[in-house]
Amino acid sequence: MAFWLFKSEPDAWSWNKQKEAGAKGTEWTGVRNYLARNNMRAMQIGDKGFFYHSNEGLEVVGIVEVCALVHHDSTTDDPRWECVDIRAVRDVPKPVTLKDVKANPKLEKMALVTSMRLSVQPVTPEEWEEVCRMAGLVPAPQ
DNA sequence: GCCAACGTTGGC
DNA sequence: GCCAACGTTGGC
Repeated sequence: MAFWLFKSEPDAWSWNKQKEAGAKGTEWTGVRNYLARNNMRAMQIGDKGFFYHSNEGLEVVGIVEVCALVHHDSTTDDPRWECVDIRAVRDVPKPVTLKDVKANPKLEKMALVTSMRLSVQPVTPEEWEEVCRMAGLVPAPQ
């Protein structure tokens, strides 16, 4: 079981839309970055992730779960690009802002801080615990 | 809207 | 294979 963080601009694809997609989930399309794609290749069914709003909000707003292994991204003909499917699991009681993350010394190595532009990021179990705690989710979903 | 960071492209 | 130019991302 591994943990991840998925970034989305709410204008393009918001947490509300993700929730409306329901238990079936949706393809996480549009990733055109090798590192982000490789992260998706490493995902297993049931892996959990944070859903993060970039540009507007700048906060972790929900918990998602990987519900389909990596497959070709249907929004492009380019065979290099792949995606997983994710589904919304739940809202977080208290969104965790980028500011909160940056202010927490335990999270100074988090990819959200160190690899600002990476849209699909790995999250360590320690970071997962800490962000869940800050979000009012205790115990952290596994 | 600006601009820094950084990933990608393409000429050599 | 290097590296400059360019485009995109995303915080502010």
